[in-house]
Amino acid sequence: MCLWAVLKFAAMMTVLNPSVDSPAEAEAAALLIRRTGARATPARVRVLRLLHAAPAALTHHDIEQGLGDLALDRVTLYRVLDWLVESGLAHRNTDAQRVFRFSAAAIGEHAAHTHFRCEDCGRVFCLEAAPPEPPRLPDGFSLSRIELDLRGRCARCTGGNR
Amino acid sequence: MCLWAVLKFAAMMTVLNPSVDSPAEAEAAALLIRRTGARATPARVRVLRLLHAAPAALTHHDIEQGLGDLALDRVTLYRVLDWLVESGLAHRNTDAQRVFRFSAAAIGEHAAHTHFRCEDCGRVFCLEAAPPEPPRLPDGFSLSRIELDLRGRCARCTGGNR
DNA sequence: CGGATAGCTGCAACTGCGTTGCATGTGCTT
DNA sequence: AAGCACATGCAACGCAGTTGCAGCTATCCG
Ligand SMILES: [Mn+2]
Ligand SMILES: [Mn+2]
Ligand SMILES: [Zn+2]
Ligand SMILES: [Zn+2]
Repeated sequence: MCLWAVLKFAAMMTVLNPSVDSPAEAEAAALLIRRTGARATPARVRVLRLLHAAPAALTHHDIEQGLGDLALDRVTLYRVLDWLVESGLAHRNTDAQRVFRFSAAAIGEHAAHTHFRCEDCGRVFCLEAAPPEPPRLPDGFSLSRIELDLRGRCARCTGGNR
Repeated sequence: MCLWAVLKFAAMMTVLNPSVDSPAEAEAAALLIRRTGARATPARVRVLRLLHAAPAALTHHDIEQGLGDLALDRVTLYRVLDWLVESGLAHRNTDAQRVFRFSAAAIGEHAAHTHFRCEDCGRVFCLEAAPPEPPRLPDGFSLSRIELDLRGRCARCTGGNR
């Protein structure tokens, strides 16, 4: 377990630790879920809260670790994540090691987006940056989303700081 | 095998068909390979030529089909592709179905790039479009490549044409 | 409230893409 | 032509993600 994983794990446990837990946030997540017409099950609430608290896109494995004692069945977690993506509450993308990474959708969702993708650890960061101009497409192509994808090494992987 | 696969397959077979084959192109590919200091084996030459001829990024499976009679061992093809990527002659990216897709590197390689990614079939198309402005990054992040990533449906998947 | 039910969850088996280990073959140098 | 490092083929494996099905439960209704 690398340093980053330890820190991330600690952060997640803080989020889900009952002694630090805020029922208000849990209820907010439950509301977002019920608004879609589906059941607000503990599994969905926990995972959605974890995604909201995460500083970067997480893998299935990350989330499994982060849930700790509140662990779900492996397949259930996959299905919860699938449902979150289908319902628009989360995004899924694939990292360089061909593993899915999940992140909470912003509340006022945007069609254009800027991400930084670390070529070393594979993490994805959402950046607040102006969406670029949509260019002209070949005939027959329809555009649904425009994304500026920056690649390089993240702060932790550069090793320069902490 | 969908319509697109049939057409692509036909295109590839044309490229590799001895009766239409140009030895000059084969020798050019061999030169590119030898220039890296490695051996110009038939496997590498064939695969590199196929990638050069392809209109979009191909999967391992696509290439296996495209090679037809000149088929390689499954693992050998993976290793050839790995080598092409390491040596800078090809690029690898991962599609939405978490499958690797390979494309030949442009001769005068570029740091900024624009791709269109079909959310239906997962194919990737290289577009000639102006690179966007590099935005400001958080502290400690180093940028190695900037990529404008357009998503939607390709012409064939829209079904509108042909 | 308590019971019924559609919809979740858990478990086990499975798939497909990619990897590793090792024996055999071959492009390139001399 | 010979030798060797490098490349290939084959078999077994690993891991992320999927599917089928039986049992559980959040929500709806009376
Ligand atoms: Mn984002
Ligand atoms: Mn490209
Ligand atoms: Zn990193
Ligand atoms: Zn398509």
